[in-house]
Amino acid sequence: MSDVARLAGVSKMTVSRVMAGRSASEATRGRVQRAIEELGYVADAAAGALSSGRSSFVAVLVPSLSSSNFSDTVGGLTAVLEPQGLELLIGDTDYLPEREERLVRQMLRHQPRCIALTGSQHTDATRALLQRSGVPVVEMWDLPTEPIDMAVGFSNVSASREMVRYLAHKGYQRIGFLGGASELDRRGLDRFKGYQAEMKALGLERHRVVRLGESPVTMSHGGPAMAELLERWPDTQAVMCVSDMSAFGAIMECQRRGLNVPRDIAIAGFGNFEIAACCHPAITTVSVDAYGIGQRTGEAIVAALLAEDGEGTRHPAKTRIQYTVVPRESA
Amino acid sequence: MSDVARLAGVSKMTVSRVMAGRSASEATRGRVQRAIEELGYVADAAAGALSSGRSSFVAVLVPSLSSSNFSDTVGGLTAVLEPQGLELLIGDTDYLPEREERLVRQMLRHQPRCIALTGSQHTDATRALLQRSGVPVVEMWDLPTEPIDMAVGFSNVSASREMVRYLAHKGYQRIGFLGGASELDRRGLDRFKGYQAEMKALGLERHRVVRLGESPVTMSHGGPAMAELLERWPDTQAVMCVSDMSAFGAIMECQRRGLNVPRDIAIAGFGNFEIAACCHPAITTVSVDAYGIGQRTGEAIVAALLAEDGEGTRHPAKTRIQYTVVPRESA
DNA sequence: TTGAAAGCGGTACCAG
DNA sequence: CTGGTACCGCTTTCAA
Repeated sequence: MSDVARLAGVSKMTVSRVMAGRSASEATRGRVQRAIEELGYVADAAAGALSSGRSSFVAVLVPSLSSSNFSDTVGGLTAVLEPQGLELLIGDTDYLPEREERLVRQMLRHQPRCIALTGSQHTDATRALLQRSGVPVVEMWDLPTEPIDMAVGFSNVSASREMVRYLAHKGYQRIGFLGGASELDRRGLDRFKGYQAEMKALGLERHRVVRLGESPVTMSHGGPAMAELLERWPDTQAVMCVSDMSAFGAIMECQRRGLNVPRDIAIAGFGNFEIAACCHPAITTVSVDAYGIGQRTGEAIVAALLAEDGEGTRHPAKTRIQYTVVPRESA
Repeated sequence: MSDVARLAGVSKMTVSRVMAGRSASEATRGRVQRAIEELGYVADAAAGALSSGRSSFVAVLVPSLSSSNFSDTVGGLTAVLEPQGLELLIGDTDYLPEREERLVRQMLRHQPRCIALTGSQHTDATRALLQRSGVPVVEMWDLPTEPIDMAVGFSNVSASREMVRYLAHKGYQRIGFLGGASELDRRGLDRFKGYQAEMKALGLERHRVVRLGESPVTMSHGGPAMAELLERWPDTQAVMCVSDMSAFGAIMECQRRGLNVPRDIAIAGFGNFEIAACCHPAITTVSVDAYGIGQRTGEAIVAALLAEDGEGTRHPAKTRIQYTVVPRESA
């Protein structure tokens, strides 16, 4: 920066002001810009953050980047935060709370303006860390009874119950469930709990359950799980899956066995992933706006940041995201 | 840090040393650790980077985070770089060179130790920026004739040609191609070029081509494209797709029309995504180790970083990644 | 509108 | 093994 200042014949401060787009005469501005170009000067963000006491980072922690669910949410966040000059520091927890804790600690070192987490399951240390940091926190994809700070999501239990009701209305009674495997995937577990709760409420049997392998649930899990379910309870009329991925795997397994979906057996998914609409038969699913969760989270973050400067007001602690059952061909 | 030092009854320097895991007596170390715990002290990364002149960032730019291809590559990078204490600064270019340029400039502000880009197509300004920065650069997913610095990838042209040869050997002659749409997706374009080159070499017609919409190519593109191809050239025997995603969409379209794949028409994909193995019929494809590209890139980065300190030696400028045609059911 | 000085929170370097 | 000092590159603050 000193070099730029010297070349432009001004002080460092003037260069700093020009770069920040603050008051400066046209002439000076021009000379400074030219000097910057000429030297290929790129300001050091670390120095700026240190000096001003505020970084331009927003930390985002997702369980898995390779799940389109979460990468869509990251996309929504990017769309809202980038125009504000904020940069995302993205971390992948791999569904492990300990890893989340490590990552939170690591991100906190960069003094992020805000930190967005996925879900409501965190270690005590993580909570303590966040509390102490004083940084705004948003929990995404869930609506905890007591958010750390803010939350943007929906009740996976309720959404799952709604799908069960849909299936029951369609006349299916012997309904099975595929998924809810890992204790680490709270959202998957909640969908399982929703299945159980609604089946009980409807007075239907709720033992036709095959739990899956590790999260993230992928399509590869669906096939074997479906095979097991068909073997153990051949009279099953419909199967609800913890995600569209496993639903797809299940449908493919049925096709391999010559079963017609939905005539021989109905299958429903969750999430409304692209594959649900494309695949044949198209998958009946619960639509959740993953990108929208990112956007709304971004908006809540921007509002919280502005509120820090006394401009505008924070969003409410909980932002509820809509979901809908989307009837398609598979159930 | 001063607070920690005061509480532990030592100097700031000693605290700094303890945190860096350098020489310190057991007693001192203990007291410092306790003070850190008690105060919930989290060191400021920006200050550390500024002072030491080196950050712990590695910048990574991918065209799209929601493509499993690239998120797998990011996973491979993470696996190798995280244990080295390096952190990823991830950016999504959306296949736009101008966006890549903006992101490169932005990442450079954080003084990354290294920067990994996808592909070999960059604006002149990007190249200049990188050159001047003096930061090691790795281009992934391609093997440019003249890499900016290092490259880890393979020839999409050659891989594509190999798939055409496979199809021809299987006896197919009237082979079509789906994809290679966007000028921005160099890799897709290269696969298209490979198709043309090999069809020509084999003396086969190469006009049965339907170009797709925007990148990233998704499964939704495959259906309509397949429909168009079937309409225009009903005598087509096999179709090669620019990616497994479009191949899947194409297969679903065939099923909707009551066509049997591969009996009525054969379909091949590219990339060996999870869906290719799961779907029915399973998709014949070109397998590329996306995660491995990330790993190898990570290793090249670590080697380059060590070489900077005079420890060990850099990897060669080009690292070739293997690919193989995987025969499955669809072709 | 511009400039000078101080200092953000760490680490390098050298001395003890 | 430990401490003091300078300084990294920028922004804040205050004065001109």
